[in-house]
Amino acid sequence: MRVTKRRAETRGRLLEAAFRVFAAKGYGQARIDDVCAEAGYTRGAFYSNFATLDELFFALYDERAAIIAAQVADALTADGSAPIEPSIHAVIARTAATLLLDRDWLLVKTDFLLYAARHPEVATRLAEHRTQLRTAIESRLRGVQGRLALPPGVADVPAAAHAVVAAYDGVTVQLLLDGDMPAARTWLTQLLIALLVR
Amino acid sequence: MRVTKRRAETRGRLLEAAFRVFAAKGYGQARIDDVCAEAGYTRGAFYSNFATLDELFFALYDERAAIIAAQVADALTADGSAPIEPSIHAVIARTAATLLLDRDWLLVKTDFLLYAARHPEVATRLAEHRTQLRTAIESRLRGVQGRLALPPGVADVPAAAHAVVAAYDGVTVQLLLDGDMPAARTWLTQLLIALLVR
DNA sequence: CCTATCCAATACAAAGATGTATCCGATACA
DNA sequence: TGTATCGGATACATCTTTGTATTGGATAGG
Repeated sequence: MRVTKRRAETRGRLLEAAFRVFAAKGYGQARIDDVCAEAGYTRGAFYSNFATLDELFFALYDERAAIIAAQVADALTADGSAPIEPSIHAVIARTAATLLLDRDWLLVKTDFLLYAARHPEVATRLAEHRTQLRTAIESRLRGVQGRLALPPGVADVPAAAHAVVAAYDGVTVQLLLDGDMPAARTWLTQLLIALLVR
Repeated sequence: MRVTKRRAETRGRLLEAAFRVFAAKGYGQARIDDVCAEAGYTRGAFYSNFATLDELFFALYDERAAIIAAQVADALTADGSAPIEPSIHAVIARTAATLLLDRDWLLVKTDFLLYAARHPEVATRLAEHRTQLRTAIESRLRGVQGRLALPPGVADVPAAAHAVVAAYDGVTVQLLLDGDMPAARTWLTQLLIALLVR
């Protein structure tokens, strides 16, 4: 097949547009036409690149999830200005700042969560993404394991990573409701302190 | 107006049916016809009781949220077999068991959360419900305040109640994904222990 | 520069969903 | 029991959304 550059560009623009539309209206209210209009195309472009809106939704989620996972892993493992022994509080603050970036992404991600909750065959994708995230967090936690003093109820590093994700999810809900990103960050920081240092 | 019993019954059945439909398909995919069919009516019954699907959605949420709030408040304040000084662990186990009851409700509630996140004027309802919940938890925590040893990061009882809700929300996400209710309960219990007892 | 192929636009058909106007059976009240 | 009103069913008109078939301009390879 003589496939191409123009194609890749329109596909990319459709994905970007879809992100904005899904964030604004929700997957359930988004129409194919909405995405095309937002991207500056007609439906012809859509049907030339995707079969259904689900297909686009999945593609969008996979793409963004991979990017986010890489960002988080990067931010957590490679410390920019690595002091030999970073303080636990520094690590926690950094984790909180890295996890909570973009409210729009949280909106789309939660929509996807609900989709997965209702379609078990799709849930595996989301589970994989979460595993990636936990793994990145685990390896970061091991880096400060010596200074870590886990509370009762949090047995080991994997459990601690799991707890970090739970706190992240919990704070996400509040952030979705009130939209107060700074508050969410400090609140997540406090929760992580409570969960990781005794 | 000469209003009636039949009316109240069909309205009630429509609400029950809507709960099942919303839980199964999600608000975004639910059609008026779906609800009517599930309830055993035609669209005539619907339009005689509601103007739009949103209206029904809101009514449903308000009704259920009130019920849940009452249940939680009840279970947390009035200890059935009140030993004079309930252990903290007993209180925590009870809290975890009370909060995590019905996965379908979590599905509908999360749909409503997303709706609220995108319609600020609706967000207040959800915020109120959450405040009720926090209040009930706070008063329960004060009951065992003497034995409470809050960790760093959780300053006082209100903060502790806030943390409980965050843990609840965090565990909810995992439960939505894997559907494992017992695991969710024990995990929430462990998180609460970590957050409430030093 | 020419041309074969690709890709998005357009037009059209069909299905899906909504809202309203009307009808008839049910029900409360005398 | 009679009857006025209520409430849900039915039928219809309309709007929305989707999917497909076709067209014509764009683009890469020769």
